[in-house]
Amino acid sequence: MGHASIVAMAPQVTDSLAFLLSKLGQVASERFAVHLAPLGLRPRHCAVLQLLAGAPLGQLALAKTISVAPSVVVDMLDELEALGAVRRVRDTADRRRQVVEITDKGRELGRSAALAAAQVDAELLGALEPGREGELRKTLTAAAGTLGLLPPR
Amino acid sequence: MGHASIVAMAPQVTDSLAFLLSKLGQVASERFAVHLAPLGLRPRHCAVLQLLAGAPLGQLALAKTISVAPSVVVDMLDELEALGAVRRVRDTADRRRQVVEITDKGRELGRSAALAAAQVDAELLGALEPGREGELRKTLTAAAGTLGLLPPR
DNA sequence: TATTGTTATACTCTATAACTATA
DNA sequence: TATAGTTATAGAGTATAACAATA
Repeated sequence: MGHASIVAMAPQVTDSLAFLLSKLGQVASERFAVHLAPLGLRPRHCAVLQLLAGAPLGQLALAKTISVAPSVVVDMLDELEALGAVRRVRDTADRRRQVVEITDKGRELGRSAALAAAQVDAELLGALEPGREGELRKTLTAAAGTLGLLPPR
Repeated sequence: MGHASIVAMAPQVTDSLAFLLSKLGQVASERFAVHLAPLGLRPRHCAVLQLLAGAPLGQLALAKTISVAPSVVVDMLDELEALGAVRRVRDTADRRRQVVEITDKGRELGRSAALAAAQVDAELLGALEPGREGELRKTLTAAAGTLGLLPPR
């Protein structure tokens, strides 16, 4: 007889965390998008609103912080500006820069988005034992943090 | 003082399970894709291989079971057939149907894919307390099952 | 007329590269 | 010449709808 394996390996692909996270992640985004649509928001806008709620930021700094291409930031800001959620302010000292500020409307949208996210959480885990949710959140937060997926607090 | 909330709500979008699952799911797929590439496989092929390992299936039944469009099934099967992983056999009783069978090569690829998935799991959770993994797998499996994301065992 | 599988097309999301205006 | 932001283009992935063969 050989050594017992130290880690529990998934015998099938569908038992792996990689597969489960992929599938659940896809469903989570889709449902989140549905709940955000009435607000005029898309999932990718949320990290921007949350980040700007902390402090104004230039577009390139923003792009780097949330790990998306600068061209995507332009697009997202066009949309958020159309909603009145953010303002682009030309930097008088360096006229190439646009400093992006959140508005009161933007803060309100951020709070509504958090409520929408909570509703999705309930949908995803409604059938689960209630006690598990906090623990799951903790574990996933730790994993996401380690992988550098979370904006700085 | 009001009632205490029964569920723990995430105060910020990035604390929500919806957000965490979306992000982790995206990373999981990307890394899984990287590990599968040398095998000529993509993540979406895996559920097909696993399903066919159980029993042969017509294409439409296959599409319905894994919840993808029939046109996507055509594409996936073209790729899997090119790898020698599956065979399309014309049904002699109903010549419209193609019955899809897995080959020995396909079974072998399925096993390799499971190993690749295990490697990704280790990457995603390497920094976590080891004990958490089994529990996380259990919780995610339950959630995925409830949402109908898992092929029948 | 309905069903199986296929093809053609379009849509979403993102990334890459070329461009402008400032520095 | 380098940088901030923008625009144009292309890629991956999926879904929708029109189509051919068979029932």
